[in-house]
Amino acid sequence: MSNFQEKVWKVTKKIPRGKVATYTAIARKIGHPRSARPVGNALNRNPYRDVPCHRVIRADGSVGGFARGTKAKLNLLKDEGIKIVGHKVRPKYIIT
DNA sequence: CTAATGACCATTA
DNA sequence: ATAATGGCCATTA
Repeated sequence: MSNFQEKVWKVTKKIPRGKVATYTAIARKIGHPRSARPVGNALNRNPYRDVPCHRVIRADGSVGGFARGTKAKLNLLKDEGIKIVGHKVRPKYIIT
């Protein structure tokens, strides 16, 4: 796997249950501040079970995509007690 | 090497 | 509110 991908997965693994981060924030953390899109691409191809890729959302708070479907992503977030209002995750759950 | 593809983003219509 | 558009950039073909 590429170094970029490994960095994305490593950082994503640290997002605690009940919290979320944005694609842009991940990009910033790994030193590629304009690579939000490639971050999404990397998460789409994530092979590890212990990286919670469902906890990564868009910059505007909307849920964003998921390899197994948006519906599944919503259910996983709901199971962690994350509240969504008007298709947007509440800012209180988002870590910068 | 070039061209196309996106789990994105900001702006505009 | 949605839709289109242009930009972005790692990865893949």
